[in-house]
Amino acid sequence: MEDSLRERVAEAVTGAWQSAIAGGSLPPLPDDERSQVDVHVERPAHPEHGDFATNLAMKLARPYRRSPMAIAQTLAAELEGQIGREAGRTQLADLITSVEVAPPGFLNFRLSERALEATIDRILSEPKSWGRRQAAIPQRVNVEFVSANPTGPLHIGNARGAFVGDLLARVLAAAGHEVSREYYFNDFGAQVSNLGASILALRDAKEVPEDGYRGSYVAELAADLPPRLVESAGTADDPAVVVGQWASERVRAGIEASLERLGVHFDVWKTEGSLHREGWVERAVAKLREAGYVYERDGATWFRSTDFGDDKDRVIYRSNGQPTYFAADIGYITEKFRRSFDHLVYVWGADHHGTVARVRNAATAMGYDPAAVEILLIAWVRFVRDGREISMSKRSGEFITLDELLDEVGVDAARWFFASRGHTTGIDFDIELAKKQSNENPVYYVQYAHARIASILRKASETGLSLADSVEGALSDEPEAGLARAVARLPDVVEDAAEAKETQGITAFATELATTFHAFYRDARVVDPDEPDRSRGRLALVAATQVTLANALALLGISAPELM
RNA sequence: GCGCCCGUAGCUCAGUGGACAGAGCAUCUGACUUCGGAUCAGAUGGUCGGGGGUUCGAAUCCCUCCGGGCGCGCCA
Repeated sequence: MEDSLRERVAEAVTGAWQSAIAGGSLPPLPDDERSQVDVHVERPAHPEHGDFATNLAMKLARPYRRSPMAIAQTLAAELEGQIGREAGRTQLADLITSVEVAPPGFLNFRLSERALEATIDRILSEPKSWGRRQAAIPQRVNVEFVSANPTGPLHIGNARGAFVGDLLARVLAAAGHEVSREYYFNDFGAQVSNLGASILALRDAKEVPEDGYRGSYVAELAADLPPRLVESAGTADDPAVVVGQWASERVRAGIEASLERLGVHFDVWKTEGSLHREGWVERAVAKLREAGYVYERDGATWFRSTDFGDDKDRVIYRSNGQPTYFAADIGYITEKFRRSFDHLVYVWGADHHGTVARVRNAATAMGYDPAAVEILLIAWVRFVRDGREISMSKRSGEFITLDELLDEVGVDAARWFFASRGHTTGIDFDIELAKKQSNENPVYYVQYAHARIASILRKASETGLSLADSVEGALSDEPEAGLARAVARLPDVVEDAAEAKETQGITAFATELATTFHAFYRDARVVDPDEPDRSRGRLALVAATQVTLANALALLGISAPELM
């Protein structure tokens, strides 16, 4: 059975519309008009409007040239007829108890007790899969994020992209897609050689080059240089490159460790060099050339990006024969699609928005569906300490590393902070405030609700009370029904998050559920030896609440403690 | 100059076509000698940056102005 009550209501509404047409109470609609009307079911902002609502009648008012209220009445009559006929034995009557028409044309629905009971029982019988969806069309999705070059440790400027990409990957997986997480970096370019040169300069107590790297990590690398490497570098054409490659591998391993500490794991680490070596760039450019979008000018090779609306054409190979970064991007697109991904997601910093058009244009020019290449631009975070902005630059060596941030703020709080904000809005992160307010942070509020339930369950087992096998009959009153209603929303929250590629809905849901639970706790005594039957029912409900909180937190990569 | 993103309560942010605009924090007032007070109940607080338009309906879509951020390389 479908876990999403919302989806089942939507199916019922669609069915009512169709049977109204079949029964002649509404005329058929031409296909083109019909396809413009999608059946949308949502949770009303106000509880007195019921558990679900649809605006379908208002959407149909124009094509039908009838008043929204009249159409709503027709649809409501259709649904109520079904509920009446099926009462006591079938699906619709088990799902909703009433259909109300409300001006200017809403249809409002109330969930049946049976639907809530079935949901709670289902959560307890299969807690792990609660909230996970089966996508209508499961896709293989590649999510590429962070992708910082290994020339220094990750700093707090990389934090948002790391969290957003990871959250997105988790949400897409929960929504039923197959997700691969990918980190892309340059292991051979000028930056790596600059890193090597900086290390060698420090080691020889010389001035670090103009475009070199400073920072204490460079000194540490210099101190750790293995003598044998120095020897072999001495005989190499370019010692800086040899040392740089050694250093960048060290740095990369450190980056991986930092990310693991954040709870961010990658499936694939891809290097720009491999795209060249394996011929992906060459083949992609040939593909573009065949399609007629490549030309030579001033000794360089260009992609005719303007054919797709870009404001200028873009260089693929420079006049010195060297490929640009964009060349690798092109090769990478074909390489990813060759691995049979259906959808590519790029998580980029907002400063890269100038390159979005050319990458999508190149994908289009090579014959790929541009809709399958999705680039998310993550707005900046202003890190602030005591009201003063913290400036960051790897080259100057002034920055706060990700590890330092975690030492101060904690992974759960940091994850919650980024998960609860949309990725397109620039935000302020005041480190001192984050520390000071840690006890007031909503993440602890949610975790506390989870731990409190764990405590109740411990108490119950000490008292010798166990969970009811089924909550049948246990949800007929408040506050039980209200808590069950809140719990039942998780699958819809997951679907909305995956759809919007945003996670704020999940943090908002978790907070609301915690609030509902805390109020329930106040009003309903769960462990009460004098009323064992009622206790057993409430224990089951509370256990389902705990599963829901834990699964929502897991979706965000946040721990769900049994004790705090 | 051109392009993209953003502007919602004192602060940090949700809400991006629906029914009286929300949360957390801050401020103020209250609460159970029973399951965890990291809790609960209530109050204060908003010209949704300004103006115009589209729509039965706009914080949400369009235009314009103001303010802020970021881009506009044969750098990455």
